[in-house]
Amino acid sequence: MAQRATITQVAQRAGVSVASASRALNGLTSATATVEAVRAAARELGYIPDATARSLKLGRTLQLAYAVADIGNPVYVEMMGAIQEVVAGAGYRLLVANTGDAAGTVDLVTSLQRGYADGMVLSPLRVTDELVEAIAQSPVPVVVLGRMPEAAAVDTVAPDSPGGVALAVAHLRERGARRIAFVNGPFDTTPGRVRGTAFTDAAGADAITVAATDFTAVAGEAVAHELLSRPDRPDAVLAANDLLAIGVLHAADQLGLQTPGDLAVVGVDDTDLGKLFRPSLTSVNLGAPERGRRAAELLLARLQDPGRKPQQIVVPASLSVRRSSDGKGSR
Amino acid sequence: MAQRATITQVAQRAGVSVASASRALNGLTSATATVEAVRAAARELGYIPDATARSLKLGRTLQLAYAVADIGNPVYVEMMGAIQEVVAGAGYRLLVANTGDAAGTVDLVTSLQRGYADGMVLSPLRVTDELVEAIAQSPVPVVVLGRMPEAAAVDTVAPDSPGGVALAVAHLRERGARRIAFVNGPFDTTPGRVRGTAFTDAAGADAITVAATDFTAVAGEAVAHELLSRPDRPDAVLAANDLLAIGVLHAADQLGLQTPGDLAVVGVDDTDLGKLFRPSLTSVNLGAPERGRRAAELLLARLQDPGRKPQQIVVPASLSVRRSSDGKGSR
DNA sequence: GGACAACCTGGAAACGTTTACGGCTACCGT
DNA sequence: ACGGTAGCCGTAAACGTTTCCAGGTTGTCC
Repeated sequence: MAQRATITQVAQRAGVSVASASRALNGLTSATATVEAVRAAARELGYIPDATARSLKLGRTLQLAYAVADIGNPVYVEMMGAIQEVVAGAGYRLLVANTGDAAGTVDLVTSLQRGYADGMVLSPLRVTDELVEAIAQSPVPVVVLGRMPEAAAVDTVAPDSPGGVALAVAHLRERGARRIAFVNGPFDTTPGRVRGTAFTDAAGADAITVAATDFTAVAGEAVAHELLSRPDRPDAVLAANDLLAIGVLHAADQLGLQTPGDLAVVGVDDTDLGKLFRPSLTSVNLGAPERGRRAAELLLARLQDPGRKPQQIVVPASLSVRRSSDGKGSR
Repeated sequence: MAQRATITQVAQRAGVSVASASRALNGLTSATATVEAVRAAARELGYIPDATARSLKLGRTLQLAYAVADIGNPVYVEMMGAIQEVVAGAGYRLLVANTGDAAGTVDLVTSLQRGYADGMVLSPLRVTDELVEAIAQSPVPVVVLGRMPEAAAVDTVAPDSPGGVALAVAHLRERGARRIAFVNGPFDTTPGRVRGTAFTDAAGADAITVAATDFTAVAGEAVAHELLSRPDRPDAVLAANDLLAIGVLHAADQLGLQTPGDLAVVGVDDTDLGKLFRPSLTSVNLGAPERGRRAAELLLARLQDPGRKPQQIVVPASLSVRRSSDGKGSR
């Protein structure tokens, strides 16, 4: 473990003042002779400027934070990859934080006041009044992945869940589905609420909706088992995410139903899991990487111009048609 | 966006010096009256100490870095979750870095000299001499996830890949397999090399090994297609990871082979993907979360006692038996 | 040759925090 | 009453860097 050299040592070795050394290293106006001397000294000593001291002086940390309720959810990871890329390209480091529940999210946002990051991309599971307030009070810009109340003047990037759900319903209808059911996750989460109402809007108020206890395959299988055993069994199911859809496929398989013959299934999120599953899963693509990318870009833009008007971006949805809903779809 | 209060303002408002304010806030010896006054002033102003200034003074950032070649690989994400948990529990923030190729990894380790983190957990794809040297020169401790040359005195946490591979081979033999083949990833990666030799050791030098171009399902399917069309077709396949194994299952399905009847398949990593796939995938569990946890703990231990002897931890492997290799296994 | 500009340099302050040091007060024991 | 001591407190230095400011040198143009 090598000992670190400071700019003072570099200046001493080059025979100049620290001020000149700093200028020379940062490309400010200085004589070519001193630039060379300082460069040489820095190279010999293996000098690398200290990030902390620089941060203190400049008032910026060159760090951005990405806060997410549940790391481990593949969708968030996809976003993280995109964010990391954009952020690193702009010379920032990325801090990852796990917020856990709602209270944790608020704590995390207020802790931004410690000044360890220049901004944050936040993906909250639930939007509470406290959270809106905390974001408004934040000393650094926050970009929210998801929807926020109109009144909160904050940059947001949201998926077009209603549009995506409508696409899925239209697709299923076109394939001849008569009775489409919706397998939702918990209704008290933002995605659960938004996708649930979007489905009712698209499929009509009389369409069946059931809610699983959470967004997992096991929960989806349990609720689908019941759903598919009804006398008025649906001939198509839209699930609120891919994991739930896989659960539905499992249940259908156990009940001896053919997919897509007896039951067409569509998921949401278009994950690798769905692509690799057999039958491959038709899924609504909500553009997770693009959402991450846009959020990061929004954050960078605001850092450059803090006065700019808050922007609400909606990333368009598309439908990836595969076997689970269409016999002719790609495997 | 609120303006941040400094300790100077707090001291002023409380009518004491900054020194006293600092002492009062940090619980050092001071009169109860001043403690109360300072606490009150801090509360009123909403004072939160500045992380950067504190870092500069204390010489520690309270940040740890996790560097990984390819975020997006689920195994690394699993580790990240565990690391994040341990690290946050000890009051550290977690920085995530994407290293990309080998050169990027070395750059990243040397950039630790900027002092933006107090330590690093590194998961390198390839171990080069430059990397070993860079780690030795690092001003802060580095814990490596994976194997390192004996000579490099560095803390490591490695999976017991040989043990796991042996478990899988024994399991397949026990189930009656006569001709076991190995579908490897690229041999010039550390996992590829280790698992490849482990397989040869366990299954005998005459056992067939083929290498896919990378660790993906598509690559696995391509190479398996060829492998399973041979006249001396194997009756069991061990794949170097779950994605490759899924590729093998796809190929088998296309060729009309029954699993596990005609072909038993075993993967490595025991991912959710494998659990959810049908037939569910038997897989070698290399304990990714535990490896992450142990690595983080090792890093924390070294931060507490920099003089301690470098430790090489090997996390034991186990086998999760499922349908793809055993008709009676859990679905 | 002198005035002035252009260029470069070093001293010093500043960012916000912690902490070593010395001085003050008050109290205790003799 | 007085020396000693314990407990608090404020001053100032320090962490490593950037940057303002003033001073000095050199060169140029009239």
